[in-house]
Amino acid sequence: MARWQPDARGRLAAAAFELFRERGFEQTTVTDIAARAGLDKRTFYRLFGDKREALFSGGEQLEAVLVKAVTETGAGPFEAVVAAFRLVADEIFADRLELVRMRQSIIASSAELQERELRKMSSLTAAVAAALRAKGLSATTAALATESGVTVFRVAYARWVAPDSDASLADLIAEVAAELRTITSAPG
Amino acid sequence: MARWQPDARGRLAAAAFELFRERGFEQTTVTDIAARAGLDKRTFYRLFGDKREALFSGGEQLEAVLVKAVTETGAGPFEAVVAAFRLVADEIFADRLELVRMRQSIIASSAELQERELRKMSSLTAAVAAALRAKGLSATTAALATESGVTVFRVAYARWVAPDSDASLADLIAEVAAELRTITSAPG
DNA sequence: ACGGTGATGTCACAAGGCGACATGCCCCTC
DNA sequence: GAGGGGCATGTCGCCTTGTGACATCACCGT
Repeated sequence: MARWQPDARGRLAAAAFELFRERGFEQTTVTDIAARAGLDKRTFYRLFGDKREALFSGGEQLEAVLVKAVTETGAGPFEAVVAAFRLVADEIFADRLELVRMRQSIIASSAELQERELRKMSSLTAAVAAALRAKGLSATTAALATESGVTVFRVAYARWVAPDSDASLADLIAEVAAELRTITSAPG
Repeated sequence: MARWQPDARGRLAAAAFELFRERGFEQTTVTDIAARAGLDKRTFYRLFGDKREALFSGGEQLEAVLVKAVTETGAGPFEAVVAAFRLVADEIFADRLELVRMRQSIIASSAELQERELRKMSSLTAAVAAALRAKGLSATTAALATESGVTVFRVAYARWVAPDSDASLADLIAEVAAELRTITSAPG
């Protein structure tokens, strides 16, 4: 029953998000999610590889923006990656603090979700590093610049999401990048 | 049958490693592993939280060595973490290249295992950062130094494991650390 | 020999995930 | 406007993961 539901993917993702918040990730079954969206369990699995994937819906977009920004800039590799994340901060995250906090608290509640988030970050990193390599950088340099940039983002993001924070994500990224430079510069 | 098998944990881990290599991780069921070790599926789950955990047996040791090294050194935070990884490289990895390569090729074959490895790294990172904080460093500095150090290790490790490499892991770590400094030092 | 303790085996079961097939909807064509 | 192809969805059944509850058996001290 209820065939042809428009935007099945979006409705499933939304249903999943709601249920994860209401009962927690582990207490929610895929059948529950499908039921709330008015669809079948099997349909869920055709649209998402996984129960966890329902929480990582918009992620592809992020990778696209990052790769584009990194590719088009002329700055040094590390600066390029940091700048790309600042762009992402403004374009994608800036006006979604509350949503991001809810999402993050769901993720924090489940080891499975943490693993998945880590993998998403990892594949993002790989994509950015590939973009840098495509510009002629060595594999090692590309990997280092990318991972360092991601580290900066990760730390800034953690501070941004923290309950008592009020600075903008882009500003935090700049701050953290500056501190990274300080820490790694002194050889003694 | 076959009660009181000595070193059940070790035998299960060994059986798992063999089977993962013979048939691949996904084609191996927990029942298979237990059977090869002469034990029951239920016993496996009492000794390992997970099918994946069987591949990450010795990991606790690594964390202990790292935390101890980081705590005892007097150098700057980033240097401390890098030095700790160099120690680990000599004490734990140096004479196990072939084993590490086999393990890595198993991990590369399964997304689930990659996620688990990422999480192991992440909890390792958290432990090291906590050790730095215990020495009086700010949360941000501790996180940055640790993550940068881990990045250096990660990149060096990837090169060490690569089929055509022959440098020692400790040397690679030093090389990569130097390059990280170069990349992050130039502000323009 | 006796009872206790801890490790193991047995059974049953919920949930994740997937292959195969059935069914209904929509649109295109003649 | 009837027929048919194609696509999204539903149904069914299956294997595997992971866990709770309970039965056993070995070993140990006494």
